[in-house]
Amino acid sequence: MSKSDTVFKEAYNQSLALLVEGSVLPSEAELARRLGVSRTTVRAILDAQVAAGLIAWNRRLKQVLRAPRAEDYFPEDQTDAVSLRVERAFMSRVLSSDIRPGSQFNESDFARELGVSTSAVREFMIRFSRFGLIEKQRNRHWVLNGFTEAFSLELFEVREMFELRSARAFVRLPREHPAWAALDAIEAEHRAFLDAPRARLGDFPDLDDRFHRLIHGASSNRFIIDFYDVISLIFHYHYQWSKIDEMERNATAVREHLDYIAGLRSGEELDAEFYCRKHLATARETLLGATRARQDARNDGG
Amino acid sequence: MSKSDTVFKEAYNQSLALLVEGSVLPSEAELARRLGVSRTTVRAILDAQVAAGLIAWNRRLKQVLRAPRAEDYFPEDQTDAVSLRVERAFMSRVLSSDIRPGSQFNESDFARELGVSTSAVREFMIRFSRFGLIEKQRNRHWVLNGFTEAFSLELFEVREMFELRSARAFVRLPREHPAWAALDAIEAEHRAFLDAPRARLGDFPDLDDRFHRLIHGASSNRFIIDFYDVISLIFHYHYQWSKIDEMERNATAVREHLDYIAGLRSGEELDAEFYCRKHLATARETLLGATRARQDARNDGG
DNA sequence: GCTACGTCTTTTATCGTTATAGGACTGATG
DNA sequence: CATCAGTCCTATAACGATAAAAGACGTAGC
Repeated sequence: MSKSDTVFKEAYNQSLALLVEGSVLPSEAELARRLGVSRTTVRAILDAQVAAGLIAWNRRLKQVLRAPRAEDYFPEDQTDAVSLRVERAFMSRVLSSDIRPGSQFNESDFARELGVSTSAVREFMIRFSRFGLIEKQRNRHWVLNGFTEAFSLELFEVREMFELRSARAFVRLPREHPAWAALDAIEAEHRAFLDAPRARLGDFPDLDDRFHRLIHGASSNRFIIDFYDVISLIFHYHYQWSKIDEMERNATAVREHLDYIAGLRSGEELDAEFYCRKHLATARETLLGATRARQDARNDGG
Repeated sequence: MSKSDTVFKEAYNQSLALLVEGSVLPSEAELARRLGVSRTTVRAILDAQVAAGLIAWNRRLKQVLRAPRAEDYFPEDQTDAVSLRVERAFMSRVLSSDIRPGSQFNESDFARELGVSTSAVREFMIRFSRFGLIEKQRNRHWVLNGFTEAFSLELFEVREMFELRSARAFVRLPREHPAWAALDAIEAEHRAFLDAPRARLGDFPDLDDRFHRLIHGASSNRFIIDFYDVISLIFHYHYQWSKIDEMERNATAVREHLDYIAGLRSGEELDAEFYCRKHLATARETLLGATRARQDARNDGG
């Protein structure tokens, strides 16, 4: 095979939402803009929709014939890029309990298991190596360092340095800076969580991510901002597989964020710093607790 | 082509130094250890040396027949891995004056120019993206951010944070920690530079690199240590192409390092911090000066 | 005359293949 | 009997090929 058509499939699924029976579709360029793909891909989608009997397409006129049904959608697992599949599989392996630090990793086995090419795995490994969980020995294999307690501590050491500096920079931003408006919006979203039913708290990680990214953005430093990608990825996968106390954890975070936001608003760097530290300390303890639990499970199991 | 035999060629050249006429060579395993390659590669080298009439090889006996001549060596440019060639070419392009921030970069053109495959370029770009000089837009091209003043400032902001923390950690290391002995050795090397002829100062960058790596090591934080790779690479190429005032710059650095080392030795974190800051400030000004000079050159030229 | 479409070219993502390097096992030999 | 070499297998580095997606350009239609 060659390049996968996941962009096409993903955009196709998205485009189905636009099909209201009896209406007509906008221009190709407009569709391209809305779907975030090129005109070439839009044309491929339109062709496919014609073939599926969803629309009639004659030059400028794109007439919707019928509303899409469930079977018109491509299955979700076909809409993910190969790189994303590799990432998921790799993370689930690294963060699962059955990996010992220092164990070596075989590119071609992994590729075969996943049904992707060695290059796909290889490129992922290169990209991923900056996350500090794997290391390469030249002309030898990759070594998995393990998602250990040491890793979490090192990660948080840098995170704290970066986020404190960003928080201080945030406080100093002029009031007319758009970040303040963004903070207002994010605060409102937090307040909505306060009264929301517990189940909705499951959506919190996304907000959490946006909140911390907003703060890191104030540093105006690409290295600081990029580093948040590492944290974000680790947390994303980590919490996906460790759901214990998820709701309490999120509820606590909402409250801590609100204090943190108040600190930023106060205009006092020390206040912001205080609540920032407090929140990060909680986050670190949570991660460490989970790391230890996983380690114990491994020691018991092995 | 497939995998390049640069490891073989490099090790072959190195192995020629072991050929003293009339002597016999050690075992394959021993040679492998000394050359830092596998036994397979050693055997390939021995085969080649037999073919070149350099040695006679019969089972355990490897008799040296003649001393190697200049033409027995592989040309140096053939001993570099493809990845290294890509790196060099790319850096010389990015750090040269004719690149404007925001300009886009074409993988296949570059590959063709260099005579390497697109994958080689691609993998380099992925690896290099963490350095903050390039960015990828999914399914689109790479964008060169340019080695601008902003880049230098952001780099130094993080460098200062990391190195100050490492220096403080260094001061707190117990006296029996091997890092102190390493510091002694490095200090001695610095003192040797003090009285050395100016020409020898050209060798200073290597010592500089080892000195700062030693300090960063005290942080015991993989993210801090890894970040020094970014700095190291940038400086390596930057100073390779900007030789203005090189000797003064190095002489100043030697003196600042000696103060810095004294600060670390004093046991006072504040002293270490003071001289660390001072040295980093000088380094930043030097880099910024060069960045501005390059920018001016571009503005005049364009 | 501006916008939208038809067509073509360029570029990227991904694949499968191959030569080189690493490494394990085992019998030979001093 | 420990070390060394013969043999073979595996893994990685690098390549070239190919289909998907992006993008450029000219022309047709409102």
